[in-house]
Amino acid sequence: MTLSGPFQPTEVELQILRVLWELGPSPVRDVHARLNAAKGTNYSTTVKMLSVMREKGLVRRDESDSPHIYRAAVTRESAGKRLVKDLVDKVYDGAAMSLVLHALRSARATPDELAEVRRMLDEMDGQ
Amino acid sequence: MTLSGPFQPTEVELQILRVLWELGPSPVRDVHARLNAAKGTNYSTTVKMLSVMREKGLVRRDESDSPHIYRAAVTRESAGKRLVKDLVDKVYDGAAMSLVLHALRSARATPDELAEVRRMLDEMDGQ
DNA sequence: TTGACTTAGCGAAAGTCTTCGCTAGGATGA
DNA sequence: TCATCCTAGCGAAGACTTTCGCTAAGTCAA
Repeated sequence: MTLSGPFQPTEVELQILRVLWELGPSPVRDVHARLNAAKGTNYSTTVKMLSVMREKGLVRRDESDSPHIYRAAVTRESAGKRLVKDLVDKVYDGAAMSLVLHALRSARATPDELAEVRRMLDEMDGQ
Repeated sequence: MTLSGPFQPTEVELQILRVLWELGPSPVRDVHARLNAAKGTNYSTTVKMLSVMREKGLVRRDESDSPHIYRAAVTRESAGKRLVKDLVDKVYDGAAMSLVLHALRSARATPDELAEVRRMLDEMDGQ
């Protein structure tokens, strides 16, 4: 499996990535605090998951400091992009617009956000 | 687990649902033909998966005809809706608009589809 | 009836994901 | 030094998903 391979993060892995995306580079302790709060995860489990994720290339760690510091090796954008593509393929048979409409329908968007979507539409029209 | 419970179809289950959404109510044979073509699945496996899905309430079957006829018990829309919500929660922390933008970016939309998105935006503005 | 073929189902194996017990090293303060 | 606490890791258990071998019932034609 190459580094840029089709690594779909699993459920818990995604949960951990989210914590790292939000907190930025963090020691196990901080990641664990979140997981434990969310679902009573054991410290060992958090360590193990991070180690599994490291093998998969989903996170990296800096060992120069004593409590090692973990950081996400994939951005929220790239993970999201892949998951969206996957969802579109798996459920909508490639019809991304169906998903857009569903998502819009379920979104409670601010005027600013709506404006941005419009901007994007205009761009797409232009081409 | 209630009937309307949070049943996230698994990978293969989704694959089967897609076949049923596309073909409509079908005997195992037809579902299997697709799975087998896609990934060499054994007939027994298809039968088993359908039976598992039946227990989970993801498909129903009509036994009045001799080859039993299976049909999806969830619509593409409802499954999609749930998966979108899930994705939004898990990756975008509830910011559905981020997903919309991602999906738009990866979509190759027809003018008609773009128009529909606009219509939808107008509606949302109105409220 | 017999043989060939299709359909159905069970149970267990294989695979993957998640969890945690147990062990141990390193740091800190008494 | 010793006890305590924090950090790290391994390996195995447990849970869930997916696969398939084997069995058997039903259909149909020779």
